[in-house]
Amino acid sequence: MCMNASCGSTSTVEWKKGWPLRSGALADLCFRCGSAYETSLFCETFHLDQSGWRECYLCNKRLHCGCIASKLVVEFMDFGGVGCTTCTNCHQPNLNNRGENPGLFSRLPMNRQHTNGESGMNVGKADLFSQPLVQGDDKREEFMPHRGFSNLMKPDNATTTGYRHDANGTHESSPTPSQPPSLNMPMAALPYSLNFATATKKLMDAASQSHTVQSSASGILQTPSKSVPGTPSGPGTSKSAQARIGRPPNEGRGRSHLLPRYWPKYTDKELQQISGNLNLNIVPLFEKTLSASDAGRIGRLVLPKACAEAYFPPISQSEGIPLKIQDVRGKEWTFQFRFWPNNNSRMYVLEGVTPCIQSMMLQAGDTVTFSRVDPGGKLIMGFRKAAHTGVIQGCGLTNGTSNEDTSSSGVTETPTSVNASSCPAQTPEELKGLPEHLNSNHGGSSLKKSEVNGVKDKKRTRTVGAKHKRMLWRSEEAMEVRITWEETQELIRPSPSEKPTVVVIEEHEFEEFNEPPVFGKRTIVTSRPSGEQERWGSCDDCSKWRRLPVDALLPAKWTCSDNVWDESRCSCSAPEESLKELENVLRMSKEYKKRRSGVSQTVRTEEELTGLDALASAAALGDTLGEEEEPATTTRHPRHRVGCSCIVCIQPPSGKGRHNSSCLCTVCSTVKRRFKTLMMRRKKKQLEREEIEAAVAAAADQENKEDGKTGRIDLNSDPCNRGDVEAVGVEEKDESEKGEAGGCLGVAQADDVVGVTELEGEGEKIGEESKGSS
DNA sequence: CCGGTGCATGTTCAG
DNA sequence: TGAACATGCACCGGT
Repeated sequence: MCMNASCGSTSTVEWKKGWPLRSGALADLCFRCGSAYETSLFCETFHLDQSGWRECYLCNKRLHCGCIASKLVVEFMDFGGVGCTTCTNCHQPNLNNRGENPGLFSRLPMNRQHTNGESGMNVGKADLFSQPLVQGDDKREEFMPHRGFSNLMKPDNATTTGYRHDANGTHESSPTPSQPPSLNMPMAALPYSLNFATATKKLMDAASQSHTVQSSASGILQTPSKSVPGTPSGPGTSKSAQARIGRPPNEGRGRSHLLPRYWPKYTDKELQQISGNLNLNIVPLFEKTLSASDAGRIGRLVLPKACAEAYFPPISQSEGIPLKIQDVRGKEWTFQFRFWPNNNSRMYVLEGVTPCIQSMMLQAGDTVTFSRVDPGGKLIMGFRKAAHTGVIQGCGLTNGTSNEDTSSSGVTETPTSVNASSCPAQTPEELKGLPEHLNSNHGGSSLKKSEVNGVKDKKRTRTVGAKHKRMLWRSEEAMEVRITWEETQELIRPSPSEKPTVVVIEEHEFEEFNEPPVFGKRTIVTSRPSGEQERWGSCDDCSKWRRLPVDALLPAKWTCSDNVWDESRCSCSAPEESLKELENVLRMSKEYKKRRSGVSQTVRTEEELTGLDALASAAALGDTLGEEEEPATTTRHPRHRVGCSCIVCIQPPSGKGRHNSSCLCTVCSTVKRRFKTLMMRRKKKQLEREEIEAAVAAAADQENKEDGKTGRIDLNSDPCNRGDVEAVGVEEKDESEKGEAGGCLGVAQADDVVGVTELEGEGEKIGEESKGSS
């Protein structure tokens, strides 16, 4: 009997042997419906050899099968699974080599389920049962493992398998091809889907009949974590609920042949939610980390060949077919699924993915996941941001029918979190992670970095270094941006009209805002000779600088009238305080900007140190603020006076005599201790700022007016300058975090205008201490 | 001139 | 070593 239920032919006359296999054998082909049945269809990848050997077309290993006696599909269907074993080479199921009485054995699907101890591994192959061979222009086409789609690629194809599902999820075969099965509805949108669904149902049916291993076919599909207990420890295998586990997909020809990097990865917790919350069965298929090309404007997503052939409809023409895929928000996208000839092979791509990628706010390094909904076979495209926090992005469930995500879906996540990049309620940790995904490191995954990124570090360095068109960044660049982001958090304020909604996720409170954040006002931190720190802010109206508490956070719009800390200067009419120290800092920032322009990345740090020296000299000599004046070279700290003998200023020029990283002298010990204290203090201040933010949010609705009214050096108006200064601060910070590194002394030389001057203050204080101690 | 398309090429990695 | 894949780039058509 032709296993194509739409055909149902039982006549052997209608079976022809004529489909040439690579091995030279011929496949059985139904004359009526064109469905072909070859041994490989039931033994996954093993082709019938005339001598009784089967050749795995994946690994070309030849294994003898004792079940080849029958030339009729039905016999393979019923008995072909005799003691299926697994190919020791490629782990594809194989028939054993004993000619045992086939009647004693259960049906194929169940046997296949235990072929390698992974029940899930062997489910869902029934789509193979109704496969008219598609003779494409590509010789490889005859071995295309997914050709079973072909009859379903044509909605009006008479060979469309008709299976009807009742409310219980059971099915019955449609006796005639003319009887349109109900599942043709989804097929109209996804012509190929029925094949999956049908295949699945067939397997389910087979499984239920065999009443063995699997008690529930739905369980096979629904809960990979449960149905795949024996999943080999692929990358990231862990019992931890937080571990992102790569599991070989349950279905698809050659799916276990897929590289682990394409295995859908999800945590046990996600799986639990998937299985527990969804009514539909989600079958994770595969995932792919987006490359720069994938995420680029060109709009072409390169699909892993094996995945494309295993899970997507077969295509014989290069132009391919339109493929409808629903995203996790329920929106359906139509991509062109096609391929290009490539080195006697094919390169599969999804074209037109740019809008989808953009809507998901994905970038290179993020991961897109492909899943399938059963029944129905609808393809679902999800994604996972590459944030180091491992947060699954885009799992927002949008409607009742599509609240399925891909491998990573089902995880409860509020929609706002999708817009992490613009959500002010994000914790600093989350926000830190955002830029890091540019660095493409999946947190929570134990995958090796190269697998996670899809790009080797070595390659990344090379490509980015040599060709700046690549979007992948070197780690140092990413680090720079990451820290800049951290510092940026100090400027972010909630929208003044916004009141946060506090949600608790895993015992952590998160504030959610509907409105995007606004940027707060920049301030600078200075230190008095006594070591006391103070913050300065500029009035938006009169541009006068006002002394503020060191932990003050100003809204974007801030005027003297908002100066609640100093009643004597809460009006623009109040005189300005001394700016002598402040000017030094500002001047230093300007010098940095000048020096950094045009400086190559590789020598940047060194040159900046030189710049610091020059600035220090200028400051020490008490020269003017003339911009074009070239200061003399010294290592003295710019804000220190002539004759200052602090730890910074006593350093000899050009780094000579600088303490090394292992130095344990009193000065260095003090610096180290101070630095630790500083870090703790900054964390504390961060918390305090958040509180203050709420207090000042109401006043932050006005735009931050550009400074410069008075011609004074502007800290707020030039983002480029700001970036420069920030970058300097980053590097300085990085330098200091390297330890003790090199510098325990260098940390005090420069700082960001936003808060990093604390380090500078530290340097001063330390210097004073050292002075005192010496 | 610009953007899209199709293919070529270089690199990486698994077998 | 060959397959897979990331991306460059030449070509072509539209504006």
